[in-house]
Amino acid sequence: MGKGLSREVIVEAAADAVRKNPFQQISVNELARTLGVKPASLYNHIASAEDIRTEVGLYAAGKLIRETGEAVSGKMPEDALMAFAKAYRAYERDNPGLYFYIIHLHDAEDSRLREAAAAIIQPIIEILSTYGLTPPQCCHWQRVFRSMMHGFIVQQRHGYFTTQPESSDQSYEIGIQCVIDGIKAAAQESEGR
Amino acid sequence: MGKGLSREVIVEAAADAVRKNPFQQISVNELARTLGVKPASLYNHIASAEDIRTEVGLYAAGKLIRETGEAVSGKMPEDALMAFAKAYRAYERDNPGLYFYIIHLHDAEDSRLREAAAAIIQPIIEILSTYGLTPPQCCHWQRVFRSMMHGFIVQQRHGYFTTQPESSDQSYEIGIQCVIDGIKAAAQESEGR
DNA sequence: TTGACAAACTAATACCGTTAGTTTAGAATG
DNA sequence: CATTCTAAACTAACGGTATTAGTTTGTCAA
Repeated sequence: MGKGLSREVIVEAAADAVRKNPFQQISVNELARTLGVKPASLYNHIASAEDIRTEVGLYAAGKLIRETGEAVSGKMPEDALMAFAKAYRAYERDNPGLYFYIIHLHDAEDSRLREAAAAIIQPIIEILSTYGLTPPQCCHWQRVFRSMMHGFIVQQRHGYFTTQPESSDQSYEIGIQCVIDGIKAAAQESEGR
Repeated sequence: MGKGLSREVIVEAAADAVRKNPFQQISVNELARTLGVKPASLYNHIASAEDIRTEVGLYAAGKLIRETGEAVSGKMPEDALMAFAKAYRAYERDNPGLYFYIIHLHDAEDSRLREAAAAIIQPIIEILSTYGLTPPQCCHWQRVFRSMMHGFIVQQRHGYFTTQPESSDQSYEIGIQCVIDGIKAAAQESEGR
């Protein structure tokens, strides 16, 4: 037999499903239906539903790492942080399903997922170190920076910002700029010591 | 018949289940098992599984509103923001399951849930207005403030901060203080105009 | 005592993920 | 060319999920 099923084809179909239906779990049964095959057949190629989800997560993370990396490459440190933040949010806007997959990466055991999650924030850490922050400060501010980005995105996606007319783009810029200013202040302080 | 089942008893059991098993969905079957009753019996008192979840969400939101409200009552504006942020995070620490229920409130249609979600952030808006911020600024900074709180909490809960040894309490305080400083700067600017 | 109602029940449907065991088709080997 | 081996599909089943329809049962009031 063989209807052209393979691990790659399945993962691709799963990523498509996430794109089309951003906020619901990937279903093995539905995936099989899409591929014109019985659910059990998928298990010749994949270990479990979780296995597919891991693979989709890795794909999504790779895409995010690439896009944010491109956004900061060649930029001066002061522009790079804002550029990263905007690329990060743009990714979520264009791929909401994939973004929220990434966020749950840490729930999984898979070490590749943990590595991917770490790689996402790597450019931020590098930029922060050029500011002359000490390593512990770097750690704190990297946490603060990503908290602002992610917190904003999640709440907007859950509809918390829709009741007011104010531009969410502007709110985001204010928030990110606030963190950048905080970083600058911390850097000056540790320098003038 | 009647084994003492009621809407209240069911919701209470559901809230208990969320407390014991913070990150998994409430199951009607398991709920029935806990209550020593058949799953179908629950439908004499509740409309659907979603109905239970809504009720648990309302309970959780009420608790959060109470606890953060108490934390800020009687505080000076400059202390109140930090106190709110700490109470907010403490709530998540003590009730992780309930907290993440609240966050998904906006996904639901129920207007009571939307009202509850709005009430959570109400104290922040009131404090911000005492800073002399204009209404649009109030809106922006309220978004920024809650983004920092929620973003931080989510990421810590997903394990993103465990790889480094730095204290997450300290990171949180840096992040919140950064936003407070931003608010103060914005207030001064709009005042000195 | 009887009748009505509320609250439990059973039984069924239609999903979900997953496993074991079976068939089949095509490639490889004698 | 015939046989064998293997990969990839299948069927059938189990236990989980939510939900509905229809039925029984216990209690309280008329």
